[in-house]
Amino acid sequence: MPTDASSRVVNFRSARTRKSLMDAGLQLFAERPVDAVPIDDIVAAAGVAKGSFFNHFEDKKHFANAIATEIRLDIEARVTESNKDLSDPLERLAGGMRTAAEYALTEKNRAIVMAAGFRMATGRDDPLNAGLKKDMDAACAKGLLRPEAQDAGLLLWLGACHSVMANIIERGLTRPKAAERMQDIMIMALIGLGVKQAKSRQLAKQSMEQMLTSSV
Amino acid sequence: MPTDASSRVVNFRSARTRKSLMDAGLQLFAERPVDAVPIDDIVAAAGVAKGSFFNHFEDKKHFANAIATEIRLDIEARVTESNKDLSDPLERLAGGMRTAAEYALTEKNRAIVMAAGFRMATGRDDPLNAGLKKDMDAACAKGLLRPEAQDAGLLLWLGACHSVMANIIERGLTRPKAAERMQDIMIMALIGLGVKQAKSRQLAKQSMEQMLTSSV
DNA sequence: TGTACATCAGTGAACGCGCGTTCACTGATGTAC
DNA sequence: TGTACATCAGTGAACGCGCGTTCACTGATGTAC
Repeated sequence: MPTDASSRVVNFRSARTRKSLMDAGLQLFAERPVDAVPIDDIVAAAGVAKGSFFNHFEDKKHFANAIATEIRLDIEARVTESNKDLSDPLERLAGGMRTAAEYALTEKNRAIVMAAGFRMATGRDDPLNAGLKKDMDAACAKGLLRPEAQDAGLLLWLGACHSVMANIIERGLTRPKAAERMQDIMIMALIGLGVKQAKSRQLAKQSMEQMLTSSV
Repeated sequence: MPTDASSRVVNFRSARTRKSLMDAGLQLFAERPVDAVPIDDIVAAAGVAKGSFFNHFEDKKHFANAIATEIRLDIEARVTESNKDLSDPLERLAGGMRTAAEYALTEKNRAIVMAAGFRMATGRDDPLNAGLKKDMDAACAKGLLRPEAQDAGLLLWLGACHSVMANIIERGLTRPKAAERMQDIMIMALIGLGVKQAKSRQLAKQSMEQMLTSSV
């Protein structure tokens, strides 16, 4: 039976190897599709033996899955963190888009991998969009949005968030450019949803400024 | 030297084989990713010998490329056709989104393959978006859109079109539901761009009605 | 403290098979004369 | 009209290699006594 000490050491070695593999996969999957990345390349990049790969992951599919899951949890955690003190549904929507833009800017590889593996989940009932849906419904209930947004608002917003991320990644925008781009899209998307012009501009401006100051 | 007659026959046989392969590829690539579809499956579905595949396509990559190109040309042709009598840039934008929705509805396989192979081209200078950009610029020049749309309008619109297609495909919407969904998104996107409410609703309603009547 | 033993992640050579690609042959069609 | 020949898409068995997966072994670390 391993003592605390021994298992801690084992866990440390094990965790380090696993992390090397995940990091390597993240890097390589951002460069080319999963199927175009042989396991040889992954273990070479990770600096571990090929056999270690199978100590940690059942097969390549599970590996890719583990990476995708990690990214998803990462994003969810960031959105939750960024919105933890906000109760106004509109502010929460804005916070979500800002976080997405921030992610595309600072976690480029992760964002690329996410976008590549992304079969856009457009459903109002998709678990991935649960939080977003809640905020959207709350905004509707408060009468902040136009009637069309009840059914289709989520779609417009998702498309807008996706566009912002894709544009930042694809164009390799600098932080100021990215912040400005996000601001413009957010203004249009919010007004499209039915938010008043002044409120839309205020939320978007505020989000942009947050993006700029968080660079320090 | 082949006569007209002989080459016509050869071309017919050849074209039929090629078409069988393309159709099979379209079907299979809609079901699973390109890398998960062995050439054996393609030729089996097409009902031709494996060797024939390489008579027509240099390799699998070129094959996938040929299919993607065909789809792209197909869509471009449909948008061009649908907009050929329209000069108002807003009507042309609406026509584009309607055509995209129609495509997702009636050419599900093609739309799925397109969406899967889609690395969203968000650039204003991407050739794929050339037509769209022209209409967007024209609308801006006429003062029909808000200032933010000058730089970011294309992005919002692309995101909206993409969302509509993804939603129709993913949810398997019926024609009436799809038309309604498109109408809602179009209203919001147009208003977001800065188009007047009444005009936005009129364009969207008109597009929806066109989708409904073209079902006959 | 030292020796024997247990555990388990790490290692990388070897395996084997799925799948892309090749190629010698067939068959259908047309041409020459 | 009939026979020999040319062309070229179609055919499918065979090949071979890239890559996922396995497995017997190693090494590091800890435990027993």
